[in-house]
Amino acid sequence: MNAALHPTIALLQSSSLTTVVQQEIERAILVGDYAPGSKLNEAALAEKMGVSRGPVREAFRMLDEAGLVRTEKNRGVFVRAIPIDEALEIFDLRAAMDDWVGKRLAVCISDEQVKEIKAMVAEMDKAVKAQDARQYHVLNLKFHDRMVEMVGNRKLTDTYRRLIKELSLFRRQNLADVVLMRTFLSEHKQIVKAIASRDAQAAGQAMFDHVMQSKQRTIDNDLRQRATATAAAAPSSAGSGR
Amino acid sequence: MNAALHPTIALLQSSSLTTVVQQEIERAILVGDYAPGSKLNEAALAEKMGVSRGPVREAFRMLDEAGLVRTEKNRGVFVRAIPIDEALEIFDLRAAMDDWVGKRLAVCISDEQVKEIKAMVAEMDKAVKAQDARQYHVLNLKFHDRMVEMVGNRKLTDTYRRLIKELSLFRRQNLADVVLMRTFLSEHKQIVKAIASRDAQAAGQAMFDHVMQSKQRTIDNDLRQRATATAAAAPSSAGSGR
DNA sequence: GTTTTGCAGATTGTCAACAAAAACCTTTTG
DNA sequence: CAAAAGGTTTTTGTTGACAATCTGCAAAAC
Repeated sequence: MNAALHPTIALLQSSSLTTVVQQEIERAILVGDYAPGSKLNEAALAEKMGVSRGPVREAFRMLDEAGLVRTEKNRGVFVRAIPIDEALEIFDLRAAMDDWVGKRLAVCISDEQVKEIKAMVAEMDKAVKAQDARQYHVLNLKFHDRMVEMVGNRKLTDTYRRLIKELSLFRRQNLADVVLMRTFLSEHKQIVKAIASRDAQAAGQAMFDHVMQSKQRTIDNDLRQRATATAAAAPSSAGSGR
Repeated sequence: MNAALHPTIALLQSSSLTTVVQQEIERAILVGDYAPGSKLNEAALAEKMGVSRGPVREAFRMLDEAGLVRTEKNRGVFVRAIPIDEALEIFDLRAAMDDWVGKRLAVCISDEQVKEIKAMVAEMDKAVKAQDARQYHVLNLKFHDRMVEMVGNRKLTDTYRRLIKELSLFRRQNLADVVLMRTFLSEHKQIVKAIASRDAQAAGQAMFDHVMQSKQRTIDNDLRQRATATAAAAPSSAGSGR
């Protein structure tokens, strides 16, 4: 019946104004066009996208349920700002999930797929050597996402991605310095090695530790930023008192 | 500023028509008033609840994102029917999460809380002895939910509950017979024992195994039902051929 | 000078009406 | 009798309008 339907047709059938508005706003949020905490104006967005307020409101409800915005009655919707403690919770949960991912992959990954993730690590290696932090970051996200995907559990993949999206709303990524990138890269290699050698216990442990390491870095970074912030707010001595 | 605000005011401030409608429909779905696969009519629901279609549509978008309904463009929204393979995926993911829950609880649970879950197991014991499957089922859900809650990770709790809700849309609960209830009860006792003795490894394993056991029961049950269904559809011999 | 009060503008919550698509029923045709 | 064609009805998608609420500012009161 629906044999090889034209891509545009498939698109038209699935997408309503609401869904395209939802996707567009989500993209804009994730890419940082709307900063966490900022307010989203219904009428303005509607006009900008050339639709009425109805679809925009429906999109808001979806984004709210997805955890990307928060709605205050009679006040509007705001891009969610993930507080540090919630971010840390996400790291813990992610660690537990990745532990399982490692164990599963060690058992069920194909040789082909091992090659694939090895190639990804090699690419990250290149990025580190080129000191291209942005590129490294993209590859890193892809690396973890792909491994989760390889487990072949859609619910896991959905849940994982939901968490990653929320985490991206946490204070803009502490762009790793070269030393840290090197550390993580070696951890990645260890993960792949454990998986390739079919050692479930080691693979789970390696992935768990890796996430916990990221969590720790986030904590350190937050403390540092918090310190400089308070220092700027209340210069103790000989400060550059504006 | 917001000192001891009147409960009615707090209610009015938080709940819009949309949220009320959303909660009501969700409740009705989870309680089984709307069977999986059945269609939800916008206008009918709106009239039934005394609101216009707008809030109902917004509620639909939320429920869609939550995975409780599915929307087909220009055709309407339907209560989601979880297929067996998706249910099994949820079991696997839940097992991985509960593994972590066990490990965490073994480390951080308070003596008070140990008492609490022991009391819950005792209640389930009573329900089994009274052969009250319905009551057992409710207590069982509460038992697991409470343990997840005790970990103190809101993201974990949210994610867990989301999965449980979806799972409840899977073919109506194979109400356990007494033999199975006994089996599960003893597993519950083992879980509590492992947690109380602060053995993280054992607690995680016990919870993991317990969920996997549930998964296996679901598989068995499905095979059985599927067999009787095909037998009814195509009576092999001396069937009550209408 | 500070606080309170009242008003104007902007924004959200809700609704009812219109347009488009799908479902249904009747009739016709092979 | 089955299947197709056509028109009618129902249902969804979208819009614009109205009411309720909030926000900010200016004038008045203390």
